[in-house]
Amino acid sequence: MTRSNSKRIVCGLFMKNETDLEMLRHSTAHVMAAAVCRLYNDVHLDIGPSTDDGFYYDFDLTDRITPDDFHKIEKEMKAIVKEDLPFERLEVSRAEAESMLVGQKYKLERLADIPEGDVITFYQCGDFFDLCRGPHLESTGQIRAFQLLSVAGSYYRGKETNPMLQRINGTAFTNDKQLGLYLKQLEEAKKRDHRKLGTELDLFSIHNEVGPGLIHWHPKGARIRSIIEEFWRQEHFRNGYEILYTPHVGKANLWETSGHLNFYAEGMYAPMEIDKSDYYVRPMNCPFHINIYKSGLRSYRDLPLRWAELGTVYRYEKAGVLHGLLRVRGFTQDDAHIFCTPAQIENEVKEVIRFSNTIWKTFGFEKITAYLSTRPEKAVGEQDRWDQAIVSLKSALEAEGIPYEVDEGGGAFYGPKIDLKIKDAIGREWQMSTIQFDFNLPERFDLSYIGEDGEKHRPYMVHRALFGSIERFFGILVEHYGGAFPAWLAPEQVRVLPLSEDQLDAADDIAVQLRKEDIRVTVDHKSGKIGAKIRNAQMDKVPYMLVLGAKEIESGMLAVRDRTGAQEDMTLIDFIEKIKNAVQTKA
RNA sequence: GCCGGCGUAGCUCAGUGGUAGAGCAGCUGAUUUGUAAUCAGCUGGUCGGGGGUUCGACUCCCUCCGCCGGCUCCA
Repeated sequence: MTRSNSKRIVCGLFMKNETDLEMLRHSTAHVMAAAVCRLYNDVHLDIGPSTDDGFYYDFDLTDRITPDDFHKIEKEMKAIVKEDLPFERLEVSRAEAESMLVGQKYKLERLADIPEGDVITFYQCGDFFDLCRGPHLESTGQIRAFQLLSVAGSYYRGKETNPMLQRINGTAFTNDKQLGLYLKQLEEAKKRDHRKLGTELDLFSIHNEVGPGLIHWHPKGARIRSIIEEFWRQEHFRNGYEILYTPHVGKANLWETSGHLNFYAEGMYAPMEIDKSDYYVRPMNCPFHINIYKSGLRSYRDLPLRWAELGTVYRYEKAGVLHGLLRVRGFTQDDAHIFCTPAQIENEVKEVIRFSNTIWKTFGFEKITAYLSTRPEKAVGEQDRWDQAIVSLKSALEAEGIPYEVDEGGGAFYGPKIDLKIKDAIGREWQMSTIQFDFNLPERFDLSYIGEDGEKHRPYMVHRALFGSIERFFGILVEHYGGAFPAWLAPEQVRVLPLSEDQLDAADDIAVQLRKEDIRVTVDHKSGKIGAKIRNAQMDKVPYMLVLGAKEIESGMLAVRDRTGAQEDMTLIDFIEKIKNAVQTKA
């Protein structure tokens, strides 16, 4: 099973008139390129399209552009905007185009890509012209609000073997207000960055001494994880799954049979020799589950088998791609394998989608969409199995009312799949769950079950993961909640804040009573003003604070403050009830 | 892996070819406080590792490691 890997996408919240905005951004990219050409020598242009959030332009030039140069470039861009240069469309012959692009090697290659017979157009503003399909604004004066954001290397045509160009990313909007909103959203995303919050809230860490991409879960992070896992386990039992535990290493032979050593070796770590056999740390769990399947004769009456495991796997990821919890080298998949008959397949797929849908709603992810990937050119498995699988995937999505796009031919060679994408609290989309058919492994491992006819049959096998990777899911969850975990997940649900030393004993006493009710509570024993204690609890994002002074002790009422700042007096009994309710409803 | 940037105390950051600084956190003491920062003192660093240049390197150079932004990759 492959791992979902989509990086965050800041969604186009501000795309009112999509095409207009695209044109504006594309035109702004041209203006940026024009500015760069004015400011630097020997600029080789590649392309400068609009993107979901802005635009970029790729250049090759001897000078290294750094963010310090942005001000200078933006200033020149503003000058070009002020000059109000018209964007003029020029239709030219191929020969003319070639002569216009002398010395521009990337552009010449791009020109060569344009099919014979197609119209070749240039867009010119001032003395800057660019091979471009357009369309563009009427003139540079129509550009209002833009900002350069970053500069980074980028392979020409995205190919590793090609030269590396410099890509300047920027964004543009129709007015300053929308630009401001967008920049604010970027800031908000930065504030929620799970790497930052992970340190601030003491959730996890990564250590040079251990190695990059290897996660250490601190008590608070581990507490949250254990709650998530417990929830996950409970839900799986409820939904007809059984849980497995399997080894973290296996012999070379196993990975040869599975095909991993053939197709996936670069993602696997070097073997270790034990008693003259090579053992590999596992990059996937499937072969182990398959061996359990094969440990006995299976009847059609035993199927479907739904086997899940929180299986920790290790995969080699290139150093440059590691990213906090989102891209790591050791992670735990919430993996499951479903073995079933052809008659059962449709219902099984439907159940997986329904199941994952309810799980997502629990975490407050309401918007779910899907990608359906179908048979690629090179594929294993009989055509009618592919057809049946795809039909079952489609009808499951339709039954659950999940909107989906079809990626024709985008499936893995071993089977079609569905990837589910969710939208987080600030509108970013993440690819999470994956449901993949596998026509390969049952063949390779010669899986069978005995049918009603007494004959051996090949079972269907489906891999599925809901969270994908617990680490990655946790990272996304931190950003989704901005670190303010709801009460059922919060590692510290209540903090008692004694007003003075006089209330320490009473505070400890309340904590004892809450702990008896399985409420996660601490007492702030420090001396200091109540304002400071509240501030600390707020910064730790504790859901409930109990301010305890003489008044409360006398009246027997608790002064409950939640982290939104709302205050309410209630009895201990009522407070316990309140928290238990919040935990139970997972509010 | 590639391009660029960066690496100074637990955290956020200042600093400079001449023996390392601040705020927060931590510790100690004072304070005993009513809804987002009480005061004071103290502790804390092989300035990412290694090598070089130099009378002298945190500072300049080389190299390795790691992080950040991208690209690429993710059967």
